[in-house]
Amino acid sequence: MSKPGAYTRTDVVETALRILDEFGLADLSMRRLAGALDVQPSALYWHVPNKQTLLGLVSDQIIDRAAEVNREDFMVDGALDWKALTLAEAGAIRNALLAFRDGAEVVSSTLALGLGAGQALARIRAGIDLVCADENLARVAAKSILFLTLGQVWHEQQRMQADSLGVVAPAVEAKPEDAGAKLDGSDGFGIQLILDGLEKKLTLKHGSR
Amino acid sequence: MSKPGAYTRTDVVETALRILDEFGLADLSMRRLAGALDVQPSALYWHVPNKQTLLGLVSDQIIDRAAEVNREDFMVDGALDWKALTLAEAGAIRNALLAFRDGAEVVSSTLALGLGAGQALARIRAGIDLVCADENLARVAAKSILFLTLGQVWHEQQRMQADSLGVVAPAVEAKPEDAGAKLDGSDGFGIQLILDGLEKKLTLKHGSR
DNA sequence: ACCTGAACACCGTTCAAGT
DNA sequence: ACCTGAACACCGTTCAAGT
Repeated sequence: MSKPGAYTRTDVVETALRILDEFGLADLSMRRLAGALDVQPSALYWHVPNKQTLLGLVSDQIIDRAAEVNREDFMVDGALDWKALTLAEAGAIRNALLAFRDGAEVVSSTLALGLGAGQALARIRAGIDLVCADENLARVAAKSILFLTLGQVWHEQQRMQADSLGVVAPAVEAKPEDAGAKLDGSDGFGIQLILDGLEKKLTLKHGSR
Repeated sequence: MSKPGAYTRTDVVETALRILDEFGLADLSMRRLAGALDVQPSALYWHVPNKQTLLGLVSDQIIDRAAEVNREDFMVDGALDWKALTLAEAGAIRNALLAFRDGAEVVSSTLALGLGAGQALARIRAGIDLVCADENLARVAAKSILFLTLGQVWHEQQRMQADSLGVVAPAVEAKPEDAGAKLDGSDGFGIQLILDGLEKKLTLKHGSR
C-alpha cells in the first residue's frame, strides 16, 4: 500500500492518454500533464526520464488497445485465408490509431523507440509468416503495410484537425469518401496491392522449384 | 530594387532549409531562424503567416529539388517500362527526402497542406496513369507508394539521429543493411510489391473483357 | 519513495510603433 | 514595404531540498 496521492507510472501514462485524446498532441505538454495530476511539472521526471519516453509509452498503450483478431474467422474450407487475416490485423491497428486523437502521429514519432510500432509489426507479420518462409521478404512486406497504415491514418487525422480549424487547401487529392471508409474500401486497397504483390512473388517461387 | 537588407520570402525559406539541414527540425525555431537572418522574430511574420506555412514551403523546396527522371531511359523494345519508371520516380523523391536532415518528417508533417507531398504524388502518378485508366486505383496506388517512401525514409532518419545520440532499443526489427541500401535493395522492395499488385489487378481487368 | 520550488534556457505569436 | 521592441502565454528539463 503506497501513500495515497502517490502516483505510479501507469497513472501518468493513462492521464497523458486522456489529454491526448481530448486535446490533441499539441496540447499534451509536461506542464499540462502535471496540472491534470495536480502535481509540479518536475514530479513527472521521477516517473519518466523525458517526454519522448512518455510518448513511447503512450504509443504502446494505443497499440495495446487494438482489438484481437480470431484466426478461426478466416478459415475457409479448412484453409486459412492469410491475406484476409493480415488485412484484418492491419484493420485492427488502423482502428486503434483512429481511436485516439493524433494516434498515428504519436505512434509514428516514436517508431525509433521500437515500442508501439514494434508490437504492431509483430501482429502484421504473424499472418505473413504463415505463408512466407523468406524472412527478408516477410519483414519488408510487414513494414510496408505498417507504414501504409500509419500514413493513411495520419493523413486522415491531419485533415480532420485541419478541417475543424477551417484552414487548408484542397489537400492531397483527397476524396470525401476517404474519411469514413472501412478497410474493404479504399483504405485496405493499398494493403491489398501489397498482399497481391507478395502472393505473386510467393507463387513464382513455388512454381520454379 | 528593394532596399538592401530587405529580405524576401524566398530568403526566409532558404535560410530555414539551411538550418533544417544543419541542425535538424527540433532546432528550426522561428527565433533561431530570425537570429540567422539577423532580424527580430516578429519580422518573420511579415513574410509568412505562421510556422506551419513556413514548414510547408520548406517541404515544397525539398521535393522541388528531387532529380528529374528521363522517360527515354525506361524504354525497352519501344515499350515503356512503367514499373521501372515509377520506381525511379519514387527513388528520386526518396533521395530528395534523404538530402535534408529530417526531410521525411518535415514533409510528412505538412501533408495536409498539399504542398511538397502534392507534387511528389503527381510525379508518382505520372507513370501509373500511363497504364491505369481507373482513376481511383491510380490514386490509391500512388498514395500508397508515397506513404511507403515517407515512412521508410522517416524511419531511417529517426534511427540516424537516435544512433548519433547513443540512445535507442533494438529498433523496429531493423537490419543494418537497411541504412545505405539503394532502391533496388529492400527499399524499393515494398514499392515493387505494390506495383506488382497493381499490375495483376490491371491484367485481370483486361483479361475479363 | 515521491514530490516541491525555483530556476534556466528556451518557445510561437501579436501588435503598436518606427522608417 | 519591411522591420523593431516589448509583451503574452507558454515550453522541457534540472536540481537542491523537503517529507
